[in-house]
Amino acid sequence: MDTEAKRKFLEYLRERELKFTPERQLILEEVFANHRHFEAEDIVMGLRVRGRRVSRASIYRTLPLLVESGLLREVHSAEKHNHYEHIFGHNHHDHMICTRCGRTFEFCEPRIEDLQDSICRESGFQPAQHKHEITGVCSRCAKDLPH
Amino acid sequence: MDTEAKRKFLEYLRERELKFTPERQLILEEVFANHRHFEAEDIVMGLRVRGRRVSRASIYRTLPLLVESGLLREVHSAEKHNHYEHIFGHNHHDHMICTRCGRTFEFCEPRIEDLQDSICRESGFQPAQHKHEITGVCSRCAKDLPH
DNA sequence: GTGCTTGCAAATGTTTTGCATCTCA
DNA sequence: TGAGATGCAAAACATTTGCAAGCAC
Repeated sequence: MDTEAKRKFLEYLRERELKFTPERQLILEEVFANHRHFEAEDIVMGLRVRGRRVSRASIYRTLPLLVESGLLREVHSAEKHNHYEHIFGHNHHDHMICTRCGRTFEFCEPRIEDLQDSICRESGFQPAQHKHEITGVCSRCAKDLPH
Repeated sequence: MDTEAKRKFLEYLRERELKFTPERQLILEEVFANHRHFEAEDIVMGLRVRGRRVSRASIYRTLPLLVESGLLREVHSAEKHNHYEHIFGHNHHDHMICTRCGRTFEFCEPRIEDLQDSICRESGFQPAQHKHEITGVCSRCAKDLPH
């Protein structure tokens, strides 16, 4: 588990006078246990595999705290339910989502990030996170065209 | 109602051998009746105000068609349910969302769009739509800091 | 006339909430 | 010891679906 993540979470909790419970520890571990996108249910199942159990309610109550503390971000809004990815351990990137096969591709373009920053600066907006998703057809699916 | 929108929708339906029903006409009108973001429920209520009624099921079945035909796009994924905005009548733009007051601000940066296009071109991804949202604190709310 | 659409009501699936109990700080 | 956290079960909520009847083409 990412120690920096834990430190950051503890600090966040302390600031708000919230508590660091065993359940929150487990959720934190699980969230950082791999580097893929996940949803609430994945945490439930991941813990179950490890022989641990935290109620869904607690998971649903904790994930927003992890977002607020800057450890998670929400991604994949095309889906009807929330998806997350953690922020440590891989570089910032954004997503291209293929509407045919559903696969997600990452991209990273510092010049876009720079432009974003200047837009925010100009308007006095203080950015915390961003989500940039391009939907379309990936190269593999495009080759099967038509259909 | 935007006549170009209707033309485009008719063409989309014809291509797929789908039908243009009175219900779809009503939904189309309602979608273009104003220029704000909306969700499925807003269509139900908007129609009700005009003394019209289309079942929720039909609305939920029609909105994806309008997205597919390029008349709507999904926005505001921070919410748990889908939000849309129509594409005619105002220029393309993206959004900054204030996490304190909840207000949405539009921004428009052609250079970002250009970079997006080149990223897609390089990877052979054919973009259809995109969503670019920056969350943070707007200038007004920032002035109230700390709290 | 055929196949797509509709409305309804029931089902689904995710997320939230009230409450009694428990526990971290 | 007290504010906050937990688990449970029920509720809330948006969205989807099966089906019989209706309608566009």
